[in-house]
Amino acid sequence: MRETPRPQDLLVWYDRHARALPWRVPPRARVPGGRPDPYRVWLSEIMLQQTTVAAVKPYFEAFTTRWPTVSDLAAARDEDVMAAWAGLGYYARARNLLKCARAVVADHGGVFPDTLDGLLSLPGVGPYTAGAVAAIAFDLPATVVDGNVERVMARVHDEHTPLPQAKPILTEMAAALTPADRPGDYAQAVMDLGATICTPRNPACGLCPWRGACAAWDAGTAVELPKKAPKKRKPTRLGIAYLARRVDGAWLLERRPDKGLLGGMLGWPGSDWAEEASPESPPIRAEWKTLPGEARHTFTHFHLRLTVRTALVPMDRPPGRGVFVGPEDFSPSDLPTVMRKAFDLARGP
DNA sequence: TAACCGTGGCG
DNA sequence: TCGCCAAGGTT
Repeated sequence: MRETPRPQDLLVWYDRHARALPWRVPPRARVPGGRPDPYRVWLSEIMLQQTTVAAVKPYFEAFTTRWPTVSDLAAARDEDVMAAWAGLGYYARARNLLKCARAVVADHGGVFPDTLDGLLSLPGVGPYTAGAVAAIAFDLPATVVDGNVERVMARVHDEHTPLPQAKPILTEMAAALTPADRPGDYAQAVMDLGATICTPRNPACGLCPWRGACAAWDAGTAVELPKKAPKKRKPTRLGIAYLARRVDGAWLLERRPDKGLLGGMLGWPGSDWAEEASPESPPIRAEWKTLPGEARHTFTHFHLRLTVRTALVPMDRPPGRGVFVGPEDFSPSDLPTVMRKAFDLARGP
């Protein structure tokens, strides 16, 4: 008879193998009762939503250096935060980040709430993030279910129900294992296990502290779990981006509306992105030249092939759309990746 | 409920 | 080249 997974075994493993991360206070370096700063925990968890640790690290460093506290962030200008987030993706996270920071200051005296419900009420904080902050920052026995935990639970219990249907089952399994002792370390331990041992491909079962309790190990099914519902194929959309440079070096840019794709981000004026080519709609009268090639980019649910057109315009000509931004106030790093690709194409190799 | 919402790395 | 995948939330 197989043993059941013991949280203690995972904590022993974690005490030795915990990853060193900029937002983490390692278990051995922590004074008794000492906890990491809830602001840093929250910020890291928002950034880590659907995003790799490697991608997050430089953004986390930049944000915490520039805005060391939640009050600093709450006082920031919207456009500065959006520019600092540019390239990280899922820009609703950045808009909600500011809303949340301002709510913490306005409604909670600049201190993060220390209850699950209080955290859940904050913008951009859902069940996972609320549980993670509750556990990691406040050591509350919250159950934390992310992609790692789903994978670990599916394997430990050899659960073949496909996601997302299996989510409630896997959540129940995770809740049944969550210990009253060191819940914050435990939450991070399961996620570290999923990130370093119980990986999607080529899991290192030989190194796993839970191998003796793993039903998928016994059944030889670990690599094929968790099962997932088949994905839909992405359609391809076409569009045109207009890059106008004024003779003084200013670029014609446009702030995108808060809702929808790339909401709140800076971008080039352009056509709609649709499956069929859109009619011509330059933002300013000029001699437009179409660049050879195109900017290709894949979003969550479609591929984009963007034709880039450029023009040089005189000082005295007003644009029909957008605003000219001088070199002092614009860096290509302020742009979401698709817009930066268009810029790179225009600037040349 | 299911669609929407980014990006970069990897095999 | 391409699909998969990563510490999900909102509507």
